[in-house]
Amino acid sequence: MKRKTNQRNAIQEVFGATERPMAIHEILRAGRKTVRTLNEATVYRNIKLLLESGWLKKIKSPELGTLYERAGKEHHHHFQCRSCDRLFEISGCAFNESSATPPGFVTEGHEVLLWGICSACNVKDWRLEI
Amino acid sequence: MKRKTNQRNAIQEVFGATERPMAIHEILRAGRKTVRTLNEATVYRNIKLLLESGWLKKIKSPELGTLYERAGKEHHHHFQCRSCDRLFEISGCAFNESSATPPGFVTEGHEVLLWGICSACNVKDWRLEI
DNA sequence: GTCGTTGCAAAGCCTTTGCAGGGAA
DNA sequence: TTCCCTGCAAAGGCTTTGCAACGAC
Repeated sequence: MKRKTNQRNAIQEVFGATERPMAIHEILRAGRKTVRTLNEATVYRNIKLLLESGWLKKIKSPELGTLYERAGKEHHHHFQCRSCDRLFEISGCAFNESSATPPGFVTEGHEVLLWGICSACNVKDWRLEI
Repeated sequence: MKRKTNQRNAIQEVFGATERPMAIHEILRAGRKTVRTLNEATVYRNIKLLLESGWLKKIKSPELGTLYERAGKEHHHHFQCRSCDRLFEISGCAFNESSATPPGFVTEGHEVLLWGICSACNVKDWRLEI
C-alpha cells in the first residue's frame, strides 16, 4: 500500500505550480524548496510511481531530453523554442488521426511537437533589431 | 577534410538498405556484416558527423530510445507499434501547422508520432482469435 | 609524411538498484 | 510493530572522449 510522504507531496506540488513540462533536475530543485533533503533517487522513484499510476506523462525531446508533465489534461501538444530551450503546452489539436493512419494499421494515439521561436523570444529579437 | 573510410561507407549503406529508423545497436550489427571489426564508438562518431552534415536525422521515442533515419526524405511522420516495438515511416501529412501555432509564436517545423498496432501485428492477433 | 579515423578502454551523463536507517499507519 | 519510503552510494545503460596505432590522400 502507498504511504503519504512529504517527499512525494513536494514533487506533486511542483507539478501543480508549473504548467510547463519539467526535467528531473528542475523537479528536484523546485521540490527542495519544500523538502530540503530531497534526493535525486527519490525523485526518480516517485516519478516512476507517478508514471505507473497514470498521474504523470513522459515526453522525450531530441534536444531537451526527458521531461515530465501531469497526465489527464485535455489532449494537447507541445512547442519547443529553439532560442530559450523551453517546452510549452499548446491547446487544441489540428491533427486528423484517421486520415493519417496507413491501411491495416490501428492508431491508438498520437503526439505532435512543434518547434520554432516562442512569443517571448520573438519580441526580444524584434527589440534587438531596433 | 573528411576522408572516405570503409567504416563510414558501411554505416551509410545500412541506411540505404533499411527504411525503418534504427537504433545504434542495429546499425552496428548490420554494419559489421560489411566491416567485421566495426566498433561501437566509431558508429557513434560517424552518426554524429552524419547528423551534423544533415545526412541523418535523430528521432527520440519515449519507449524505444534514440533512433536514426536518413534526412532529406519527403516530409513524413512515424508510427510506433506497441506490439512489435518497431517504428514505421508513414507518408503524407495531415497536420495544419499554422492553425496549430499559438499567437506570437513562429513555427519552423513539426513532427508527429502515432502509436497503435501495425498491420503485421494486427493480422497476427486476428489469426490467433480463430 | 600528414593528419583524419579507428579500436579500445576509461570516463561522463542519466537512471536504477542495494542496503540500512527512518517514518507512516 | 510493520514494512514502505528515503538517502546515500554503487552499479547499469547509453554516449562521449583520450590515446596510440592505422590508413586515406
